Amino acid sequence: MGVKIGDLVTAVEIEIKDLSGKKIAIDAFNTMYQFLSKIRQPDGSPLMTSKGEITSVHSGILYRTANLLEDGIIPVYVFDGEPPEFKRETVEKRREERDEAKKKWEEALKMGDLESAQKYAQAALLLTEEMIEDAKKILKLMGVPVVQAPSEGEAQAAHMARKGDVFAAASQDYDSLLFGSPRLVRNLTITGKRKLPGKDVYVENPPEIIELERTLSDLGITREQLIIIGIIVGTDYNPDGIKGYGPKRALEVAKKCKKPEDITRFVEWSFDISPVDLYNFFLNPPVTDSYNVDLSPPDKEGLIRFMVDEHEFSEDRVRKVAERVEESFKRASYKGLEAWF
DNA sequence: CAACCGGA
DNA sequence: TCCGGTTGG
Repeated sequence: MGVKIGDLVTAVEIEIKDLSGKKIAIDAFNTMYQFLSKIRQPDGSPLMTSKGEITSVHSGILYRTANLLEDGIIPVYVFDGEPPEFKRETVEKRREERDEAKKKWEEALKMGDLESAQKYAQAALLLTEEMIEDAKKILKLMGVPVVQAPSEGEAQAAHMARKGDVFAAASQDYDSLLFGSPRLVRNLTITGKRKLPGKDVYVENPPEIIELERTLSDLGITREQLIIIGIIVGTDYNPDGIKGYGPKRALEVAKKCKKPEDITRFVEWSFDISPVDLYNFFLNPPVTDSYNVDLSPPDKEGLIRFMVDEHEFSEDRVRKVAERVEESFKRASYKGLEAWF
């Protein structure tokens, strides 16, 4: 879900080609959830093997990654580690919401209401440990760097972008900006299309980039004040935010705050975690410097065997993808990324 | 979401 | 080659 500051940031539309030759730290969990919720049949059921193992995440990771590589982008997938203790309540609440959605999905299916079924199905599934491990395995077989964050993936991605080891962080959420990433890419997809919820209408949804400095100067605030805005409107750690405060009022409050201790002078804070602790977490989260952001040679046959033998993918399709991945790797290592074209 | 297929 | 509908697992 992430921090609710979308209305305040300055997003600039880009083309996927604009990212060619660049390394991008991708929020793996965020991306996998998109796949899990969006790669569905018309009745809302995900892709599955004959044994009922869900393979929507596998499909998304495989094709999306191959396409990025073909466009000269080096994706660096950053996986979440241990969530901070104060996120536990949110994590539990989300599991309950998913259980609820699952029931409603089944009811809608019984009633033959496909529209509702699709809606509830999207919210009904949880990433499993097996999906996460399989995604890592697919990426490694593709020769794509996998980074294990000690805590939040968005924090780790921001750290890598700040150091200049990657050009930007990519996620649908805005948290990486609070964690200090100089750039955030959203809608890092090939088709650039998105279905409007509840309607049979598709809208263009092109990739966009949000620059932290640009956003801060447009708002006339510091990163510290952006964090204050975030924790007032709501984050994963205090999901509802302060009652009655949207982006506009939060901005006004933040402008009056010199330090996090000032927050409680303006708003009533009722969450378990203190605003100062939350602020300090965003300002200085747990991260690691032990990671690699370079491509390795892909294991073409290994990839084919894993997808075909263990997950019932079509050999023709996977072989085609694997060849594209191999071609991309050769091109990247021969020319270097600067001279992609 | 992205690949594939068939008709324009 | 582009497009809309369908399939993938």
